[in-house]
Amino acid sequence: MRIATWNVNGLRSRLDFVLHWLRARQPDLVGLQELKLTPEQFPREPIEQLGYRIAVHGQKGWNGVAVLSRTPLEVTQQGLPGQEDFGARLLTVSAADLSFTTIYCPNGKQVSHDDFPRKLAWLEALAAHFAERHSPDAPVVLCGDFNVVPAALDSWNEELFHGRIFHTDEERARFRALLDWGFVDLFREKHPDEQKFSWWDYRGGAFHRGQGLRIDLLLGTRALLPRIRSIETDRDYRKKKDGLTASDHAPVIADLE
DNA sequence: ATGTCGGAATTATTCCGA
Repeated sequence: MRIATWNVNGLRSRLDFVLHWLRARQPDLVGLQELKLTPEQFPREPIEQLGYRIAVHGQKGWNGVAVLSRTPLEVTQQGLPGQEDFGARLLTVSAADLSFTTIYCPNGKQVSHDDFPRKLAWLEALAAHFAERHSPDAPVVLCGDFNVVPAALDSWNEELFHGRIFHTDEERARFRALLDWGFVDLFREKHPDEQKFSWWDYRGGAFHRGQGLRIDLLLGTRALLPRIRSIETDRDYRKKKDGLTASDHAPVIADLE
């Protein structure tokens, strides 16, 4: 079973690129973020034609998350309780034998911006939600764009950015609370020392300069660990494909038994 | 170059968010 997460940066603009990737990689269960569309605007037909069921939590213009599944899925949560005024950013489904949640964590903009404490509160609400509604002993996946660099190794320039947005002790403490609850950062578990990024700024040739961050993550409960065969960043899909523009994020893919 | 994108608001240009 192949699961994946991907911030597509606008599904209407990215549709052909996403279809290209679905055909090439054949994932079974995918969390998508930053759709930038309403559920009514979701391009259901071309995705259903590839064999996917679709669950969407969207809004006009910004944010928005979806799950695509090759097996039947049931929506169990739409929106992070108490945090909906921050946008459509969380969707949970049951599919196969998993509870599968995808999130688009608020960016926070800058440490001095009002959005920063709101981002911390959002992450706290996320951990509280899992503590209340999920069990760390069950097979649970939490994936998406966390907008947090978990550790120094996950940034192209920790020295420069430490203490700045995505790189603060406050964000990392909230992220660690998810691990303390029972999630494992699956990529880091499998690759303890590898520096692999999932996001590169569109500006300044950041991708080709290797100036990226690892902020797109697949977390899983310990019950899933024995089933992880491999997990990789799909860096090839951060490049143009047949003249189509890529998202600024690469997909992250894991193969489970 | 604060360098690029996607989308909204408004009508091809400017803004906002990332």
